Amino acid sequence: MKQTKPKYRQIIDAAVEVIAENGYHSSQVSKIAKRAGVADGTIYLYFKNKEDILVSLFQEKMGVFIERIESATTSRQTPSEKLRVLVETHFEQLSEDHHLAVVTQLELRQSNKMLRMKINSVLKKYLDVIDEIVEEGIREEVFRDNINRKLVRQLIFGTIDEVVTNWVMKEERYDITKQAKEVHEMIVEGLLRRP
Amino acid sequence: MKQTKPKYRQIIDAAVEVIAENGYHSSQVSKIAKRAGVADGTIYLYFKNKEDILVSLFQEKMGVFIERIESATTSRQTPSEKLRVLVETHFEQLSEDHHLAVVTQLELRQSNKMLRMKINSVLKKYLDVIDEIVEEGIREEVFRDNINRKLVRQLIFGTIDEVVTNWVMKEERYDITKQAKEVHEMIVEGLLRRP
Amino acid sequence: MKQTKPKYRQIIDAAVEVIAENGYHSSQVSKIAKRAGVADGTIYLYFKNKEDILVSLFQEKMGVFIERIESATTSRQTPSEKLRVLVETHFEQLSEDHHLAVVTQLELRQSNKMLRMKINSVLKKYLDVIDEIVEEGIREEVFRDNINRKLVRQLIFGTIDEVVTNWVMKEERYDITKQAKEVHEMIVEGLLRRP
Amino acid sequence: MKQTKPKYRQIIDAAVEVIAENGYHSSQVSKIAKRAGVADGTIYLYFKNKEDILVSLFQEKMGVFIERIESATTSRQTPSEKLRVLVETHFEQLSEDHHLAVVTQLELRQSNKMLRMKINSVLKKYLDVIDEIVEEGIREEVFRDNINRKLVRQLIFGTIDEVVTNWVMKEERYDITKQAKEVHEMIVEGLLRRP
DNA sequence: CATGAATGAGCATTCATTCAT
DNA sequence: AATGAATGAATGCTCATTCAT
Repeated sequence: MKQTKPKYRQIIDAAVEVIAENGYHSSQVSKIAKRAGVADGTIYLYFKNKEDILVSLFQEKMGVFIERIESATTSRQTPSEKLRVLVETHFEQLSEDHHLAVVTQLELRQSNKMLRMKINSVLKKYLDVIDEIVEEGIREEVFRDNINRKLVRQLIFGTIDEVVTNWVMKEERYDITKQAKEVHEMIVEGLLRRP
Repeated sequence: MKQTKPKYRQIIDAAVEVIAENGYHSSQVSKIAKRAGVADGTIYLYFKNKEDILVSLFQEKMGVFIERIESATTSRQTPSEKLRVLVETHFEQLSEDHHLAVVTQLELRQSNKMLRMKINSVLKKYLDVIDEIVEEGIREEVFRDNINRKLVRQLIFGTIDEVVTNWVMKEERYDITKQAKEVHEMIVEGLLRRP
Repeated sequence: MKQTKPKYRQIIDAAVEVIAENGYHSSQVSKIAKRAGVADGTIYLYFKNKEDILVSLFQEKMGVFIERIESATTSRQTPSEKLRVLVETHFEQLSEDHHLAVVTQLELRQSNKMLRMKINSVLKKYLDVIDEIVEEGIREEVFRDNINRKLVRQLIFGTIDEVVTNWVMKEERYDITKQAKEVHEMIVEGLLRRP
Repeated sequence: MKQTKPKYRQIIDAAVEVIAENGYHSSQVSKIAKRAGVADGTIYLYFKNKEDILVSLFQEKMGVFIERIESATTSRQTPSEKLRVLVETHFEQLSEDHHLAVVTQLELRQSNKMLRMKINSVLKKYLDVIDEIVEEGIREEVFRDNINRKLVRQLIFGTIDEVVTNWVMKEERYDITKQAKEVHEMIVEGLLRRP
C-alpha cells in the first residue's frame, strides 16, 4: 500500500519510531528516510537539516499534546480540577504513544544545547498553561496566596516529568494513568489554602 | 607546579572542567587528556573507555555530594528539618561548584541511554536518603500516612532538579541558595499531617 | 516582461551569468534553470546534460567571437595588421563582456579533462585563423621562414591568453584594449624577417 | 618493503600519482591514503584538509622545480643564455616526471578560485626569476629598452605554458626537450636589441 | 607506567538527472 | 513541450581506541 500521508508528516512519524527504537545516536537520516519510505534526499526537501527534523517533530507532537491539555481544561472546572485533568491528559497521551514517551523523556534530552533551547521554547506554552491555572487558583482564593508562582510551576512540572521519566525508565511496566489521581492530590495538597 | 594529584583524580577534574566549558559533544578524550596534563593513551590506563570517565566522574562527585547531605542531616533533626537541610545542602554545593552544576544538570544528560542508566544507579543512594526521611516522617506521624512514598520521592527530587535546572539554564543569574527555604516549605506543606 | 528568446539561448545566457557570478562549482543546474526562467527538467529538453550546457555555451560564444575576428581581418590587410586586429578584437570583445571573460578565462578551466578537450576542439577554429595569418606572412616573405609554425601559433595564443588571464585576475582594473598595440608589436617583433 | 619515507612526503607523492592517473575529481582522500599506505585519518595529521594536500603538493614540487631553474641559471651566463637554460630546465623537469606534468598542466587547474590564488602565489617566485633575467638583459643593453617588462614576462610564461600544455594534451608523444632551443630562439628574437 | 602516532569506522548532505503528470 | 518533486550515489573528516616504543 502506497503511503498517502503528506511526506512531511510521514517523515516525522518515521523519525519518532526510529528514534524510539534505536536511540537518538543511532538514528541516521538514512534510517529515518528508509522507514518513511522516501529517499534520503527527500528529507531535505521538507527539513533544513537533521536537527530540524527533531525540532519539527517536537513542535508537531507537543503542539497537539498541549492543545489537548488546553481543550481538556475547560472553563467550568475549578483550578484543582484543571490540574487533575492536566496530569491525567499528560499521562494518558504518553501512555497511548509509547514511542513518543520514549522520545520526549529520554532520547530528545541527549540533544545539544542549541536544540534543547528550541525545545524549551516549545515547552513554554505548556508552562504557561500551568501558570494560568495556578494564577486562577490564587485569584479565586482556592490556593494559598503566599506561594511563589514560579517555584510552584517548577514543582508541578518537575514532579510530572520525574514521574513520567521513572515510568518510561521502568519500561512502562505499570499503568501510569492510574497514578494521575494520586499525583494530583499530592501536588494540590501543598497548594490549598487552609481555613 | 607539577601536578601531584593522583592521575585518576587529575583526569576526572579535567573532565569536569572541559565538559563544563566546551559542552558534552565537544569534549574529546584528547582535550581531557591535554587539560589533565597526560597523554591520550594514559587515560586508558585509568579508565576503561570514555563512558567510564563520565560514570566515574559522576560517582566521585556525587559520592561526596551525597555524603555531605547525609552528614548534614543529623539524627537530632526533625524529618522536616532534614528535608530543609537536604535542599539547602543540595543548592549550596552546586552553587559553589559552577562546573559541576553545568555538567550534572545539562551536559551529562546528553549522554546515551546506557550511560544514564549507570548515572541513575549512582543517584539511587540520594533517593534512598530522601526515602528514609519521608519514611521517618510518616513513622513519627509528622507526615501524612496516606501518601505514596515513591511518588513523594519523585515529587521531592523532581522539584529540586527542576528548580536547579532552571537556575543553571538562566546562567545562575540569581542566588539559588536563597530559594532553599521556600522550596522546602512548598514541599513540606503537602506532606504535613493536619490536626 | 516575458522572456521571448528561444529557450536554448535563454538557458545559455543564464549559464554565463550564473557561472560568472557564482563560480563554476556553485553553478547548479537548478540555479541556471531558475535564472533562465524555466523548470529544471526543461534544461534536459535542450541539453543532454550539464556538461552539454557548458560545451554549447562555449561553442555559441566562441563561434561569434571567432567570426568577429575573422571578419575584422579583411583581405586588404598585411599579415602584421591582421595580427594587430586579431589581438585588438580579442581584447575588445572580452572587454565588452565581463561575464564571458570571467567564464572563459577562469571558470571554464575548472572543468574536467573531458570537457576541456571539447572546448579545445572549439578553439581549433581560432588557432586556424592564427595559423593562416602566420602562413600568409611567411608566404609573403614578411615573416621569417625559419620559424616553426606550430610553435609560433603557441606563442601567439599563449601570450594573448596569459595577458587576458592576468587582466581578469586583476579584476579588470585597467583597460586591456590599450595593451593591444604593445602586445602586437611584441609578438611581431620576433616574427619579422630582417633585411 | 615498508615505506620509510616520512609520511608527509609519502602522502604528497601518492597524491601526485593518484591525481595524474585518476584526474582531480576522482581523487578521493581515501584513494590517496590507500596509495600512500596510510589510513585515511593519518592524512589529517599532516594536512589541514584535502585542499591543503594540493597546495602543499604544488609548493613542494614547484619549490624544487624553481630552485633547479634558479641554480641552473648561473651568474656567468648572458641573459639570453639564462632564458635558454630556463626553458630547457623547465621542459626537462616536466619531461622527467610525467605525473607532475599532468598534474600541473591539467588537473590542478580545475581547482577552485581559492586554491588557484594560493597556487599563483607559489608561481610568483618563478615569475620573479623571469623578471630578473629580463631586467638584466635590458640593463646590459642586450634586450631592447622599449619593451613592457610585464608584458614580456607574460609572453615568456604564456608561451612556455602553452607549449607544455599542448605537449601534455598530445599525451607527450614527442620529446619536448628538443623544442627548447627553438622556443628560446623564438622568444629572444623579439627581445634582442638591433644594432 | 607513560606516550602519542596511527588507525578506520561512521554519516550528514548535495545535486545532476528522471519521469509521472 | 514543460514541469518540479523525487531520487540516491557519493565523500571529506572526526575522534575513541590501540599498541609499539
